[in-house]
Amino acid sequence: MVRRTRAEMEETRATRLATARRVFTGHGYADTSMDDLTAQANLTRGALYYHFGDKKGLLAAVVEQIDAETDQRRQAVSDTAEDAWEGFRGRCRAYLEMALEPEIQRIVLRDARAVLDGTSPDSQRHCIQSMQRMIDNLIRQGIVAEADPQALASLIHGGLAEAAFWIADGEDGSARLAQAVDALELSLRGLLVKR
Amino acid sequence: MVRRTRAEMEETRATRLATARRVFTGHGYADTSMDDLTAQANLTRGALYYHFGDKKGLLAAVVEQIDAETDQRRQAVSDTAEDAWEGFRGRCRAYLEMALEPEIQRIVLRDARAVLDGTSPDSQRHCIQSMQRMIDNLIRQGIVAEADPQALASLIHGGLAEAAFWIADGEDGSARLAQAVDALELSLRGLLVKR
DNA sequence: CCCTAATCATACTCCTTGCATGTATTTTCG
DNA sequence: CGAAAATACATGCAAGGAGTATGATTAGGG
Repeated sequence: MVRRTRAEMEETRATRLATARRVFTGHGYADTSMDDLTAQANLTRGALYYHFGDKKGLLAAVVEQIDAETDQRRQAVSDTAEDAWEGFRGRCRAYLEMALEPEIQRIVLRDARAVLDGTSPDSQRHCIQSMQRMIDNLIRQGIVAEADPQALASLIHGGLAEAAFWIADGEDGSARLAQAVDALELSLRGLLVKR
Repeated sequence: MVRRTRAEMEETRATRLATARRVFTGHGYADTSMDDLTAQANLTRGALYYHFGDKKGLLAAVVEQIDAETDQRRQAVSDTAEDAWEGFRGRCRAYLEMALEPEIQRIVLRDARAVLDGTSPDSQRHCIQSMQRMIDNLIRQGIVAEADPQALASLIHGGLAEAAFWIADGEDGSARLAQAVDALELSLRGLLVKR
């Protein structure tokens, strides 16, 4: 195998991450061996263990990348909203739609949850924290009723994730998506302060 | 090793299930080898594969047993309620409290979700169905607003599971449990028809 | 009393992970 | 600029785990 130049070396980690993302998404974490990954790319296990430590480290790196991307996309959604409450609702809907992507379902919501118990500092904690901050603001503005922001964020985040699985499990995805959004609206309206 | 009598043979499967439950709860599915299980009980891998087919089959059997038990316990809770809505709320709270048990968190909510993708017919689908039936009744009685019962059940079930993880993650469990129940009440009241 | 099927034990095979070691390239520095 | 150190891989090896094949033992029926 030919040696790589310096520029290629720096690309190696990114390339490998992308490959792992693709293969993990297709085959799942458990059914993907390190040799499978080396076959898909053209590097060997040595590079893998050098860059990521172990198999879990590789998964953690993939999850972190996905998490950063999706959080950025969600941020863009809530930034364009009229007011804070609409931004929050939009963000919830955006999360629901993103959670339909196989990459997120399989890697983040299924495999990472089982493999990266408490080892990952953020995993999906990062996106729960974003949601928690939004809720905290809404409460301080008197829009949402008094409650613990973390508890609310966990509750909502978990609901959205499970709903996404339900949507993906059916044949008619768009119909289920609409139904899930309706259900979401119902439970969200309970958060508002009574007037 | 001494041969077992007929009566003991019939107990073998149940005994083995209980052992697997204990070891899976303590070490997790992935970190438990078949040899670990044979060491804990006093049967060998031959018996294991004879009764359960493979490792996933063993997990599926454990999950099914836990699921049946917990669903029965939840049924008892909602049966003693005054009206349908209180029964539903009580059942949600009961689920939240049960989801705190390590057995359920580790085996049902974490490992089974990753390992038994769509292979298990029920897994936690069974308890979502129970919840879905309750919601369906509440909607027909005009107590809960019109929505797809499955979507609502998925949303709520997922939220409760995630909230349980959040509670278990903290030190002061009872405080977090109270906060989670408050958050739950908020989102549940949104389901009621406006008067 | 023998025969068959059920129930378990044991001995393998194959695969995977992680590590240890080797090698080439790059960087650092006197 | 040249050597030493660090970096970025490649490769071979050992330990362990899953699943299977096959053998042994017993229950139960005819």
